[in-house]
Amino acid sequence: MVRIKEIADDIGVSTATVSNALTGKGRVSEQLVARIQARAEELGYRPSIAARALKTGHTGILGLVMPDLTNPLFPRIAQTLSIAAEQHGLGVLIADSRGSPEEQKEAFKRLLDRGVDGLLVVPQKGTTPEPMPVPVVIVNTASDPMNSVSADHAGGGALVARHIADIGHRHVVIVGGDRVSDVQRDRIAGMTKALPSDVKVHCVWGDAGIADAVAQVQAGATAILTTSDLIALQVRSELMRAQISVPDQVSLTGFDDMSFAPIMHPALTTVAQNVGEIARRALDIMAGKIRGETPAQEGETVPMRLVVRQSTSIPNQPARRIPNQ
Amino acid sequence: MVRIKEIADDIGVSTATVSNALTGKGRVSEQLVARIQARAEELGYRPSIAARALKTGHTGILGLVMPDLTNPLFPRIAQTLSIAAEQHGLGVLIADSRGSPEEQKEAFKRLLDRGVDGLLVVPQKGTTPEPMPVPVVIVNTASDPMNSVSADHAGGGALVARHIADIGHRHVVIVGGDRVSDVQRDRIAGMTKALPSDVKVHCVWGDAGIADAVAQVQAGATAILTTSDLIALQVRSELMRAQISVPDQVSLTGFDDMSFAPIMHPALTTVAQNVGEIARRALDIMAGKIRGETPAQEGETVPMRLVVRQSTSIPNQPARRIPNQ
DNA sequence: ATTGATTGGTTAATCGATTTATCACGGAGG
DNA sequence: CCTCCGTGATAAATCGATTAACCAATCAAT
Repeated sequence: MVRIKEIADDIGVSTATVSNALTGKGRVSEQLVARIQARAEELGYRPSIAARALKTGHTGILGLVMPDLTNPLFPRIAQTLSIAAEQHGLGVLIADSRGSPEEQKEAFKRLLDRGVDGLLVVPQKGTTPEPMPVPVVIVNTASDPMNSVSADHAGGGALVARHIADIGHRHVVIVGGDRVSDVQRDRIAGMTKALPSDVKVHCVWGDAGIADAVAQVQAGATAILTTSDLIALQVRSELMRAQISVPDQVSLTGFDDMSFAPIMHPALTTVAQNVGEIARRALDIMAGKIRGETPAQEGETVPMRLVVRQSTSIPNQPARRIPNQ
Repeated sequence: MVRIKEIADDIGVSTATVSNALTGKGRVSEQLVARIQARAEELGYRPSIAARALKTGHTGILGLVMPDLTNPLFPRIAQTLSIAAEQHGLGVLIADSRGSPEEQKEAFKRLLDRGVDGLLVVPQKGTTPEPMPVPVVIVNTASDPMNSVSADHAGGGALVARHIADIGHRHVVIVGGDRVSDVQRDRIAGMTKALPSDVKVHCVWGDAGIADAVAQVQAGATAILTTSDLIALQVRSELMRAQISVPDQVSLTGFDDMSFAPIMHPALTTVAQNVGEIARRALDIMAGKIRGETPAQEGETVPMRLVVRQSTSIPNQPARRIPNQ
């Protein structure tokens, strides 16, 4: 490995000067900077992160803590976060909190031991992370975050609900997966708020809720809104078993635009997160915090996007009103 | 932060002794070790990874390079690898190669710059990684790896093919996604090899292949074997469009047991990878290599597991033979 | 009793970059 | 002519842990 000393001896200056030239910190003449940079390039010099970290106290590494890596959305988040991090010259160390709050604490500790400069956290359902010795950016949680950037889950719920209302549905069922999840509660809140008052709404939860939803359809509901594509797929199965066709007899929507949404049958109408934008903002905030700035705006929210596919259509059953659009 | 010197001064010994006691390297009396450990514990001492890394040249961090983080299997692999790594006291730095071989090289460079002790690589389709200055373990690729641990893709193909043959199918279609993928080729090779010679087999590829497969069914095929759950889901859609029911008219199988496999309708018969075992072995090999051992056996293969669900059944159409089991 | 090995521990160098305090030099101002 | 100042560069300390080399004491063996 080429050390800074090689370059220094080579050009006939001190290591301090080389360091200054390369990091642009001290006072070095223009020409000397150029010569040093050129020589460093030639020799293929790569600074020792360890040495720098030891002296400066900064590793240039962020910790990424996810509630549950088996979350199908994880890859997209991890990918975009790591790409965004890289553009800030930061690395990302992953840690799994295996679904339990204690493990989450362990994960924090491990990351801090490794000297991360900041923590990116997708929090456990229902946990509020305690103060940390490094900057923390909370990603993609729901309302009332201490500091965070997140998809506009409520807005996404509103989008899909409005779509359903606009095409004429007046009796809908909302299926949530888990009452504990803030995200799901936000999505449902967005849906219910966006539905006109003349729409009959039933809200059901969990696996049992899926059966309820099917029953509701048999009782006249014409649309099922779910808080996740996975739930939508399950509902789809139950509907099929009950010989109810989508979208002819009932419209169905998901959430998150997962890999299988476009290829299931019928292709699923859903709401997509702008994961890239979320990651970018998260890293901008993080980079700022690391530099010591207090972010101008926190609790940022990134709009979601409605993706209309074949699983939603105008209700076949007698609707009370003609579709708006 | 507590430094090693605090402990040393506190107890009245040298820093060398403390270091030796804590790492168990030099010669320190039992009682002194105990006292030092106790005091370190009390003070909440955490060694500075940076300092250690600088001196020893080892960071305790592995780089994980995935071909494409959007691969739905990624979360499981990343999770299990990171857990396994942690049990060896290692951290995992992720890098995304964004699907292109050039980006993959960049990813390697970034990770090496950060001083990783080793690289875990799930290689790009069709790329053979070049020699690296650190140990490399190649995970989950197909046959003929230089060094690796992987699922027994061929064996998995054989499992599912045998299942189909055993329950009486004599005319099957195999649908592959991408000819370039070694993994997919392995799976298909395993399938074809395991099918008895009296079974008629057609092999088709890509999106066009899915239409072909449906046509084959109309021409008498009673089973469709795919190399991925995603493909199976797509096939399922096309079959539905063609009013062909699964499993009554045709049996369908996937690969990988993805999140949606159990909840689609009918629940998908597929082949699961033992991701945990793969990760564990990968890390055992890696840890060994880092210690300088040349692994006893490489190119290890981990058996896959057949998961029979509702998408496969005895063929309804006149079969030439009675099912074996 | 003297040599030799073993045990328990210390001193000081070291890893590679950053950074503070310092210095030399040339020009401007009094 | 002397002092002051800004510029460009350097010497040396420093971050915190590891480790090679070394030393003192205890004990066994000849």
